[in-house]
Amino acid sequence: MQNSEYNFSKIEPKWQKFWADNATFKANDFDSRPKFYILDMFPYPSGAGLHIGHPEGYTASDAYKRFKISQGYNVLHPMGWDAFGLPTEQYAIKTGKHPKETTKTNVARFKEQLTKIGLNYDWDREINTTDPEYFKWTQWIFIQLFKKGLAYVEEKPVWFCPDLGTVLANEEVIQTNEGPISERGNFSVERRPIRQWVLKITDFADNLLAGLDSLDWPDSTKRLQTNWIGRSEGSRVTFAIDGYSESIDVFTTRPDTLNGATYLVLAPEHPLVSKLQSNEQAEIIKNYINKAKLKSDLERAELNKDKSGVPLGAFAINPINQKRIPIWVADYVLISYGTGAIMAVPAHDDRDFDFAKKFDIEILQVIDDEGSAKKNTDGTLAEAYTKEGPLMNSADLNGQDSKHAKQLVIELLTQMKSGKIEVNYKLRDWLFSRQRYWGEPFPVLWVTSKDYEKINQLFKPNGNPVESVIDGEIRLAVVIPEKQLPLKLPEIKNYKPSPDGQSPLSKAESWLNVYFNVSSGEIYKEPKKGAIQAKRETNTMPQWAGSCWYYLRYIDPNNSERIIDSAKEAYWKTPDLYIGGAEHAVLHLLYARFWHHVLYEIGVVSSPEPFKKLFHQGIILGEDGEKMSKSRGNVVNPEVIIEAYGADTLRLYLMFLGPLEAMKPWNTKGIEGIARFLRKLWRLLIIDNNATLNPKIDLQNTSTLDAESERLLHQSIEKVSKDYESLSFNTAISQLMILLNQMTKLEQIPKNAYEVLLQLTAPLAPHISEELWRHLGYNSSITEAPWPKVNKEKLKSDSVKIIFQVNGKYRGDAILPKTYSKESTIELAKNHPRVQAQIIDKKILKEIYVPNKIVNFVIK
RNA sequence: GCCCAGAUGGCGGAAUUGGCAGACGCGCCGGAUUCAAAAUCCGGUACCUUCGGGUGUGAGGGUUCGACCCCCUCUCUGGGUACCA
Repeated sequence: MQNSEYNFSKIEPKWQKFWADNATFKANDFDSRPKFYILDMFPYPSGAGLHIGHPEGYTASDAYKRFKISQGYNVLHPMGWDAFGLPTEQYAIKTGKHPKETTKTNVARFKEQLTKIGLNYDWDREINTTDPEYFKWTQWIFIQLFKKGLAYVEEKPVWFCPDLGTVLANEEVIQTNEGPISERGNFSVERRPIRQWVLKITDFADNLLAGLDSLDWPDSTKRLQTNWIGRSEGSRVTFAIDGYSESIDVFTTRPDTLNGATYLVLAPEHPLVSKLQSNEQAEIIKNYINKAKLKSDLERAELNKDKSGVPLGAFAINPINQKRIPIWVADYVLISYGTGAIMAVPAHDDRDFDFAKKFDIEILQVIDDEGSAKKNTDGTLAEAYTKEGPLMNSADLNGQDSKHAKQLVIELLTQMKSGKIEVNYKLRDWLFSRQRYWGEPFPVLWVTSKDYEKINQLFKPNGNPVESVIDGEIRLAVVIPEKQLPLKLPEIKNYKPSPDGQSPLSKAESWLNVYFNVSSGEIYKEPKKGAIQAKRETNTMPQWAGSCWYYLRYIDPNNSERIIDSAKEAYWKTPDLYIGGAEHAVLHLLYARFWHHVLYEIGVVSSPEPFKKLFHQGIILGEDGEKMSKSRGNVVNPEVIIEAYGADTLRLYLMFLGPLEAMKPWNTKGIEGIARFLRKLWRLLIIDNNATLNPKIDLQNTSTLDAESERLLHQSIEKVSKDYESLSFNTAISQLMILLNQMTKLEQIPKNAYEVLLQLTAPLAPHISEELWRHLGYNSSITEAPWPKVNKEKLKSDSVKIIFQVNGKYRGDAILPKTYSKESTIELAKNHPRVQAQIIDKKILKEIYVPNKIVNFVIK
């Protein structure tokens, strides 16, 4: 080894141990300093270990944490494990190894890797979603949702593969020309209705929409959630059916076009389809519906852009003009949105237009396009005119504008009791169960309707009972007493789902069948007096469940009595900054907000929104500019980088690659620049391997910096602080480089100045900074030293650079006193040789003068 | 199709109330040090040029004394979403 070598492999483990031993980053409940809660999206501890994407966001939050601590905040920055999930379960199916064991191994490895990067957390607050002491409270929240009537059960079609004997997620199914097949094994798969738990997130649609306004989130993410919730205002219109007592309700956002409705469409699943079909059509309709059944909503959209449908042979009566119009069944109408039926106005809706063209149905224009629509040579519409405008062909309403006509039509319909104003949402209720082993069991028992009546109201929902068919008979759901939580997973031998698509838990007979005391809720293995026979729910919760509320548990991780202590909740509140990938922009962030709104309503938390400020870190691509993946062979392993360059270099370089929020390619070559920066920082203080301090560093602080260096120092404090605050680490680092380069040129550096440089560098490169700080004679962590302050006086300058332009082009400049007059400045500009060369023999049309900035001559 | 984000040297990127385009770093070129290498240090590096200057921030137009920045149209790239009535 050479002289004065910066030996990161020796330094880094030493300081990692120091931080752990001294609990440097412990968050103190009720501390008098202002609190700051920084949250990272916690990882799924996969068997593959960390990839380079993890340290990116985590380094940013770690640096921000150290910065905030130095600024005097009591910082909470915890970490945990989102450890339920499919890969672990599949590993168990393959190897027979219990998911619990796999999780333990993986967590240990992740923890070790994080530590090596210098990511230090308050591990006393570590949580793990698979820990019964944690999921006890996930189950507790479910019980509250159940009791509030926000949970229900429904048969929902999901992908099922008979050959594999398992339910498949959407992404495990591949669409081919021959139909859908399984990703594993290429077996054919089918849609099969399976009993599912569903949460009524739609009850909170308006709250979730309104809550967005108050959040400091990226606009694009807010917009994504807004679109996902998809609120649309319109009206419900009731059509009578000619010759039947039933009627058909439709939802429309364009009641102004009601006179242009020339047919009605029912979704294939609509209950009236079977009643309304005429005999001669029955066979055709049956075939059509069967075909539609095999497709998911998604597929219908993708594979069936070409419209299809069958007329039912029945007719509806338009309430506004008594016109008799045909009723069709077509799969471009979805049962899951609105009423599952629409009024078709082909002149003013693209889909209806396509359909009407194909089946030669009347197209009646009722909105005047005023010459702006595309027309055929015969004057008919060549495509639907979907804009608003004055009405035509609409009797009394002719000439009214769409906006006003909408109101008039709704009023009219309301009077006639044939419709009303209505709001619809794209948002669907949340499918909240999986037929898997490795998830939270539902704290639910199924009982017969006869026994249900005897059961204490405590275990039942407010409102309607939850009902389902279990093993061929109707059963009702009750929850188990909170005292019995956590309800743990039973030990089983085979983690495979049963052949009928039920969860593996359905095979755990002794766990499954129990006796339930109707008043106390106690559960027995054997029949007892006062106890009825009951069957446990065999579904488990989805991975979202545990991640929906984990940020709350960090505040009070070991509380066995309550989900969270109110006083602690009042102190820490919700995260002040949440950093995580944009891939969770909708689902995770919406589900968590939903639960938080519910917890707010029942008084568990003191504010309705969980994440005030949100930041998405970007993705790091491989060196080839493609997404990192094993199959591409472009994966960068952080451990390899740490071995070669050290953790500080990795951290700095990750932040230096580009803006935190951007998607950016990794480039191993570029890391040299950062490595040089750190070596230079080291050598400026330590000149040999005996740790001799550089005599240029004035330890007595008797010297002063020259004015220019002094200004740069304070500019750097200002710039770096501002950049850290906004997580613009890339530009902060470039400023640190400029400052270090300047200091390197000096003959004498006051110790104070070097210390400022170290402190500014410390959040991003903590190990080397701590080590050098120690060499300067300090015994405590550098994060405990107060953050450097800007001296605004030092930033001031009496003179300023004025730019000289001719016709907006730079021709020269001059450093002038700020007090220099307009006239003198212009005079000086005119005399500048390069300016003069331009303006000589030319006429100056205009002289632009912006004080302290520019002079611009406009010439011809 | 719709919604969103983006396009700047060989590369990553910087520059915002509209005022020097290319900070900082990589790479490359030249030099110093060295027996040699590593490491280190110094200088150069958008393009063209007749060395006066000219041209340049995806393309075209516009507003302005002045546009990477604001407006319109288009191309391409990435992400999200998908018959939502």
